Amino acid sequence: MAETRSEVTQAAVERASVEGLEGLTIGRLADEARMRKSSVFSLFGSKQELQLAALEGAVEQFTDEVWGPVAGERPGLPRLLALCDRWLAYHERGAMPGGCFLTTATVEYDARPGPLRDAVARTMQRWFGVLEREVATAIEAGDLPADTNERDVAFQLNALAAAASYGFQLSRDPEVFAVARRSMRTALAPG
Amino acid sequence: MAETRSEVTQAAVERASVEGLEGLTIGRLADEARMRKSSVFSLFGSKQELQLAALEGAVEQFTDEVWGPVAGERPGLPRLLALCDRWLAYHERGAMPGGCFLTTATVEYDARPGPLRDAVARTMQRWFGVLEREVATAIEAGDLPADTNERDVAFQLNALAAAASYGFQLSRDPEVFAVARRSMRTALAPG
DNA sequence: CCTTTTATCGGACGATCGTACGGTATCATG
DNA sequence: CATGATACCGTACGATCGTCCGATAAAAGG
Repeated sequence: MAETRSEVTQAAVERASVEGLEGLTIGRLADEARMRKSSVFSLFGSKQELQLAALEGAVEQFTDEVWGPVAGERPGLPRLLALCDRWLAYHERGAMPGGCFLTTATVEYDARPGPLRDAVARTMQRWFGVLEREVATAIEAGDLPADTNERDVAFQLNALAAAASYGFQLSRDPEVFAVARRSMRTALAPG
Repeated sequence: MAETRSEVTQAAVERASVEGLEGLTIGRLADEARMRKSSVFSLFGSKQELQLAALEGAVEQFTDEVWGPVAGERPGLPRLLALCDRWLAYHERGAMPGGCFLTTATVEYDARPGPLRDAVARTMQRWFGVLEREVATAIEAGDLPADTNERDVAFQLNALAAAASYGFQLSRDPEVFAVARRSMRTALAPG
């Protein structure tokens, strides 16, 4: 069951990146997995649990594919730049068929109270924490000016990556990633 | 009928900013307008027409409240800065209960083919055109360096405004607007 | 070999959705 | 006053949704 559940969860992640977590339906997910609606339902107990599992799965995948490969870089600006590149490449190669999962979930639930919104908010806050710490490390390493505002830079990087994702999804113009990459470099320009 | 239709459309705009255009339902909209489902339906003919009307209404409102008041400013950086301020203020004062309508619609339909996606893409493209022209005007006025990339700057401004909107919706921390405003100033820093 | 557990299935439920269509009340016009 | 248009209502339809529950078959454990 654990295996089946994680397979269905993975399918849910991909679908949700396209149609949103609210757009998920247990029936269509069951069709895709060649199972019955009642079987998929019993794997999660409720639609909300399925949505939460999808969110968790998406974060796990993102962490593995973006953070994992750059963790070995030299702490400071090199690691931060590698992270940004990996981040954009993740979206550029279409790892998520509908674009950035977390952005989709954020925009979907930012004004809708409930467990989903809370989970998304916690995830987002954690991610901003990672970015800010990464910027702080670059400052300590002397790679960025001492008066760099960590929060501002983290906000900018996240805004640019998200915009690259939905901008590409909408226009299908790969050039937006070049625009985003240049913009990130500018935001991280020392001086 | 035209009056009734525009009232319902306005209500649809606000609801859609919270629950998305796909989350709109004719029945709940009818309750809100103290009408019957069939009446609201007959005003639009289909749900899709309702969604398209909501998109059009949102754009109209945004144009009136953001672009209108700054059109009189001196063309160049002053007008562009005024536009950015008005833009952020629009979201900061909660003109849209669920945050930026166009961002919500973009993220919702960017990976879903159909008339809605096409309409959103056209709207977004038009908006980017406005921003790029505005940047170009500032360059011509000598307010920005001649080698400024209009597309990059327009992309950055839009990314920052959108991120400010959903960041605020999610965290309810007004500070994000200050962060966004500083970030916009940085993106427009001459030199 | 029998029993218990476990995963999946089949079918049903009430609710809500978009859509359709004929009826009704209001009101301007001749 | 009669007539026609107009705006809204009442009701119904088929589809799909999340959820629940009992059956079933396979696997596991004694």
